[in-house]
Amino acid sequence: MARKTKSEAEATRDELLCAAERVFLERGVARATLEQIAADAGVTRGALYWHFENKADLFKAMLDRVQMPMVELVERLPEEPEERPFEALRHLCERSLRNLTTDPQYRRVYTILQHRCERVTEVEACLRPHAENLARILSSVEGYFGRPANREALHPGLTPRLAARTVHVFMQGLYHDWLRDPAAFDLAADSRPMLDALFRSLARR
Amino acid sequence: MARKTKSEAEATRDELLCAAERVFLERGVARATLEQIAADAGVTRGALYWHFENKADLFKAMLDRVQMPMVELVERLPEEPEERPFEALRHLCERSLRNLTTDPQYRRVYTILQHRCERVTEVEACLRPHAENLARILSSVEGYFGRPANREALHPGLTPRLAARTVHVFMQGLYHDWLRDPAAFDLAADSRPMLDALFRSLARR
DNA sequence: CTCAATTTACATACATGCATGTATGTCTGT
DNA sequence: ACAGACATACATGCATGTATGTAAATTGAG
Repeated sequence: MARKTKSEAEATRDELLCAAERVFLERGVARATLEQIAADAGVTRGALYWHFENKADLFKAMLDRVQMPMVELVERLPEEPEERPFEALRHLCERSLRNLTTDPQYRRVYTILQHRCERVTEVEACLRPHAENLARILSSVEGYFGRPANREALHPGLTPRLAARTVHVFMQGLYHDWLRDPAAFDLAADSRPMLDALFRSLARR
Repeated sequence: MARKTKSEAEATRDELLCAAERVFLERGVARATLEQIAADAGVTRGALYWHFENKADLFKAMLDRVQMPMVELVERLPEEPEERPFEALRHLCERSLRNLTTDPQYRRVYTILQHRCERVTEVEACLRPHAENLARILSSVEGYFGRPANREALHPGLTPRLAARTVHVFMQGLYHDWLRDPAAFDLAADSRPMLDALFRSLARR
């Protein structure tokens, strides 16, 4: 086959990454074959090995394409006083969930992360930046709950740490459940009353 | 090697199942080798193929050893009126979490289910009874919230279906987060205020 | 601007290892 | 004597990694 121009090469690289999303989603990361991914992208393994070192490198590149969510949003949780307690954080949660239902690529990748890969040493290495983001998000949300105004609004039984953990547990469970079976419930419609409940439980009455 | 008596054979079968738990946990289900599992159990693949058809059969047998939790507990949620709303359900949640921290086998298997296997067609077949239990639990809890007394106690914004889903989402997130990194927080100590928050959010004030 | 020289972007072919499945051997309780 | 409970040996396929081929795109000198 003839040599491609630079932009065409970049296009096949993108095709390979899209194919990786599809094949990983369908077969799981471990059972997915580089041959299958290449075929799905309409090329051979030669092309794949030209653009990526191996499966782990491809997996990593696939993750790098989606912006790990919230992370930059969380870090600039607005400092202004809020009309209703925890309003800004709640907006972030809603935005994150809407992003999940709206952006099919984000949804594919997150389904792979939640249900199509094994958290084992090698994969864990690829997820390292992801895990660090999560830690930063948690401590950032903890700091948010620790601000005097929010700390005041917190239910007496809760510390900022526990509140942050509760929010994350809830969001994690929601992601997990819905991505496992998107037909089980209507995320767009049901998330509002569930988030109502969540934040109601954090504030002192 | 010499032939074993019946009880000794049953013992090696058990050893193989324990080895499967350990190796699946360490290497992930897909990357785990029948050779590794057999070696970990102190036998050869011959013994493994004597007791099990293949890896899927072994995986299934491993799952069958742990009682899928709650399932029978949930189905006989006591009918008597409760002193505090949702007290019985809350007890079930606490019991389930305590079981998770107490029983190391249960913890291993659930870690494997949450973080060491890919939800792909073949594995999904093994998880079918597990998925059915989950559906039954969900509808059972929904029925619980639908009882007149509980329905009365529910927060106006919630339906029994939403309340049941909220509880499951929370428990799922808690399992997932803690099993991913048991050092991240103290489940035994922190689960109480978090469950407080959860059930506080479900009841009308 | 032109044309060879070189590099790019793959395809093809090959070597290797490894996990599986099965067939066969073997010793021993019953 | 027979069947149970394995160990051992063998055949097979498959996924990976690498080496090689190749045609076009790009580059640089004149």
